Amino acid sequence: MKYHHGNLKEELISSACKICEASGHDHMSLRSIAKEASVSQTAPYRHFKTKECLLAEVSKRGFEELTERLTAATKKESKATAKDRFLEMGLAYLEFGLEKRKTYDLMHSPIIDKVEFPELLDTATGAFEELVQILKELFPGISEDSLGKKCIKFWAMMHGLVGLLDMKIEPETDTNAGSAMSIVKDDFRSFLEESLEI
Amino acid sequence: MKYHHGNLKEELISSACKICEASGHDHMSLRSIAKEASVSQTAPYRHFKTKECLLAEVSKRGFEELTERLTAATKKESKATAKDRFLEMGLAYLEFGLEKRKTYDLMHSPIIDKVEFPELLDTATGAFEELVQILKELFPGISEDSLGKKCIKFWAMMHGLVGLLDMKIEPETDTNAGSAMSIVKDDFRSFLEESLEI
DNA sequence: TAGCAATGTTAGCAGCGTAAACATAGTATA
DNA sequence: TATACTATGTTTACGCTGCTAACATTGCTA
Repeated sequence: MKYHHGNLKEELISSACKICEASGHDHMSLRSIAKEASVSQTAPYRHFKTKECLLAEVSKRGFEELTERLTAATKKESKATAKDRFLEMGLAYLEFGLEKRKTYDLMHSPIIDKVEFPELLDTATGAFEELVQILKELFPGISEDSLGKKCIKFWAMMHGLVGLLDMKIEPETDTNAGSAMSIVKDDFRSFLEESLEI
Repeated sequence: MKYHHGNLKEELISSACKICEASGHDHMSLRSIAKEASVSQTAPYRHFKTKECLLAEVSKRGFEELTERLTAATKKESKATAKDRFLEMGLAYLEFGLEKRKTYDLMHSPIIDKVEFPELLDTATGAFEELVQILKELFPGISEDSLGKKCIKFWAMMHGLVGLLDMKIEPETDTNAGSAMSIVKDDFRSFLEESLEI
């Protein structure tokens, strides 16, 4: 066993990512992360000033994966129309949010103040570059104002949807029509398509 | 000083609500709540099985206030059109989310599993009855499926918007056009109005 | 009035984030 | 090559946390 680990910082981050997705960020202790990396409880302090700094790194990794997924989704078929790519992207966003739900929660948790972590803020913002580009294609000649608004509307809807889908709260319409949420889930593509009309 | 407090449960809840909105639910300890109510550290355990149960109660109060605000907003002018009431409601939702941001966070935090608190789930669901009614008026003869979808879209957008507005992340369009988010904030009414077209 | 259930307190556990002091390893300089 | 310095690890300890167990007081009810 070497005294100096060599790559502890990286290993702590990946341990943290693993524990986060397994147990959620509120069941995540520095000590358990250190243990997972087979290192003393206070060793992380040589690489992260506080626990929050480590969590910020985990969050950043999350936004990086999200970005990759969104980008990959729009590249599936090179000849696809802008609308197709828009739909694929929306689907990919939702999938990420539901698959990596606990990481997604950390990414949007108020316990990490993004203003204190500029790199994290950049990464988070960067995740939406592709969306901006696609919307530009979909609405040629659109003003910057309208573009920004459309982007926020779509983004907010997707973000809100991920939240609602897992929260188990949903509007109560006449019950015999089945759960409104399950309809959205089952027919997400058409849901998304309609949302383009916003 | 009486040994038996008489109304401790209620006082603990309101102390918890106060501390939650002041410091956020992650900076909220049972001990500090007990102290605020001038009672020993373990007294809360006579009224709440775990800390989570107390937090669930705080969350429920939040949904109750939200419901009141949404209802009040739609009753401002009795002769208002359904569209007016829709807009007022949207505005009220956003206002609540931003004014009581930390309580709003708790209400939507994954640390409280709503499935374990059926009353909370009911209260949360109930907050949207008014929205369902208004949408029915706005789209007479709409199918239950479409109604559910519209409701979720609008709700998700509002919920997502509250989240994004406070998260400081927003899409980057051409910078000289000003912040897209501030445009939405400044002109929320027209933003909402457009969203009706979904 | 005796007994019981409800509701309070005190003491104490293990786990947490973090700081301080110390130990060891690798690196730059004399 | 010897020496100092810096980086990176460990040990110990502090105060805070949620929670349990044991005990104290009160109010209700038979």
